Amino acid sequence: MSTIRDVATLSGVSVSTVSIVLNGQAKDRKISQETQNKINDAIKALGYRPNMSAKKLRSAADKEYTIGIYWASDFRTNFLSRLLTGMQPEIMTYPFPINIVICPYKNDCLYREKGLRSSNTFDAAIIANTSVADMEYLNSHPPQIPFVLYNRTSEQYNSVTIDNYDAGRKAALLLLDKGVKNMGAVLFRDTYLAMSIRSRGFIETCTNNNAKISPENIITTENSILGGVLAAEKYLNLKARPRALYCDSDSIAQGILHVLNKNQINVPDDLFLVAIGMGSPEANQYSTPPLTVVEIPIEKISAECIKLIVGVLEHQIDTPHHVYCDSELIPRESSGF
Amino acid sequence: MSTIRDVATLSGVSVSTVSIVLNGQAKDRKISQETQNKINDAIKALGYRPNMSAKKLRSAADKEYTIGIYWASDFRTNFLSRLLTGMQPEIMTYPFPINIVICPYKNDCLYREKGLRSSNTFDAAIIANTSVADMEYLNSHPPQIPFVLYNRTSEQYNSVTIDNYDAGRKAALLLLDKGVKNMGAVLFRDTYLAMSIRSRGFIETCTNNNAKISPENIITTENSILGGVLAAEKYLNLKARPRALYCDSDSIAQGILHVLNKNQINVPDDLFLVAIGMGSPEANQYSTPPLTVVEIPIEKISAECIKLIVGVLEHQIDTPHHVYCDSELIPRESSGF
DNA sequence: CTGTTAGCGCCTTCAC
DNA sequence: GTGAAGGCGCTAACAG
Repeated sequence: MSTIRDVATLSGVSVSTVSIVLNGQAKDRKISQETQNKINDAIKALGYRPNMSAKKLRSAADKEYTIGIYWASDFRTNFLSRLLTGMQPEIMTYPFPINIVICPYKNDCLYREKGLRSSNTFDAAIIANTSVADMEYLNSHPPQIPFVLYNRTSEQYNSVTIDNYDAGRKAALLLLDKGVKNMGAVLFRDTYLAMSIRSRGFIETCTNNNAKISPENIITTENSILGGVLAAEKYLNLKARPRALYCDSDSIAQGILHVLNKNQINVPDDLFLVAIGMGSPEANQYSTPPLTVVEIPIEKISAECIKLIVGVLEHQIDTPHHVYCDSELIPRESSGF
Repeated sequence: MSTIRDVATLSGVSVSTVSIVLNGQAKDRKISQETQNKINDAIKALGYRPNMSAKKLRSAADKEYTIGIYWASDFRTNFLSRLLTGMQPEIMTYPFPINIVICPYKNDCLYREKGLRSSNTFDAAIIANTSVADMEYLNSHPPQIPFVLYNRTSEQYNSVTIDNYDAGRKAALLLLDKGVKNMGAVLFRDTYLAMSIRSRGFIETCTNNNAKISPENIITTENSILGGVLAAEKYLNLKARPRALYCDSDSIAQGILHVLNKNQINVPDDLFLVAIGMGSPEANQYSTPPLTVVEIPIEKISAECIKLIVGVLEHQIDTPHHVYCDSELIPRESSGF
């Protein structure tokens, strides 16, 4: 990278003159047009770009934090909007700027992210959607910067989570209350820790309460609407269809609804549907029929992540903290509400 | 903000010793535990945080760009995920890091954004969802950094757009082809430039082709599913319901579908529905019934924005450039396909 | 009108 | 084990 000095040399003027032109003060300081042209030519010739770090340093920048959000992009839900929406109000409560940099990473490939291995990139990080492999990586290679885990539990690191087991249980209890004895479940094919705990919460609660989930009624699929569509087709082919279906995500449930509607299978009369809510609450509220969900408070978790990580940066927190948020059961028509 | 020097002074050691401890080299350099404790105490006492700019500067950081994405958050669609998803592959094609910082702003309040007024924050910006007021602001107060407008047209600034008039026209032509003579439209209450052009494309194409849109069949509402729900209720109350409805967004259309399904009004038999697609393509594909959309290529536009702005930063582009992307009509069941 | 100079906060030799 | 010095790229006095 060329510097302002290179530009000055090439155009035959001093650095300060270049700086003046660069900052649009040419008029004020009455720099001749000719000089300006020379400078601009040199800038183009060299492909010069001002160094942001130098500018910031020089300008004795007020305090600011830059936080990287590590977000596994092939995690097929667009909950990112919710995540950012949740952070925003919290960020606004601080008197200094907090920059949020989105760092999409491939699942299982968190180890490729240089930003976590260097202290020159971000002040801190929030890491979302870690897979088992990613967690193992974090445990064996502690990042160089403070960070918070988003909805993952860890003894040694800061984390903000919901009680995932309880979320699954809530779904189960609702169906048990309805007297359902014969359950099915549509689970994520790729298991992340938090989610497998969720499924476990559902399944164990069912079996502990004398409701049956036979193995052929457990369908695995991708976390997407299409995944739900494919799962629904499997459901239709079951010899004995269960009375109720638990879905690991609302996307999956939406896909299932589509297929059932097309096949004139009535929800909730023929089938109860309950899902974990992590996508658009509005979409769940206004689907056909409206979908019963155990809602994960994405926005709340995000806000708590910001709060926690700022606490760490400000030295108010030094040992690992663990914050818990509550999931909320929202009964709607799909479960006969 | 305190500096490393303050820490050194308070703990009674030299700056370099502090630096060593700070960078985890205490063991290697055999710094006594006592010294380390003193330093750590001082760090906490002062609330010291290393200055990222100084670190970057010192480390002669490789080239990197930081681009601010100005995104009007009360624009109620979660197309932000699509935007970022679209940028990612393009970003990966460059040999240097491109940091994307999300800057949510309130509609009409772009003028509050300091990042655009200073050259110390971002190397460049991508500005999305500008309102008329925001555009006026940009015209009267040119930002201090290079930027690209996302789906807004401007003579003097870089922009990436679709032909919005054409998008509206495509929707109209589809319905005209079906022989519809009696149209309705559900438009955004708050008009953004691009969208009013879109609506105009629809309306003018209809009237030019002898299809009637009487004023009472034009409903305005919020850009959200709820907005669609409310609009649908107005639709149901119309004396003479039009045969087809054009919606400014797919969110609105989804809300309408919900109400129609509940009221046993059959789409497409009783009503054709066509919308501008900017939300989740999957949700539109698998709604009940699947929704016909004129799809805005969000991902493509985003990628082109990155390409364009990097071109500017690299001095390959100096005069304002305007890139056009094509919208695509995707016929589905809601229009009788 | 333009050039010289002195740091901004940090890290890395190199001495002691 | 620790300290002193230099410089990363840039800007804002202050001189001319």
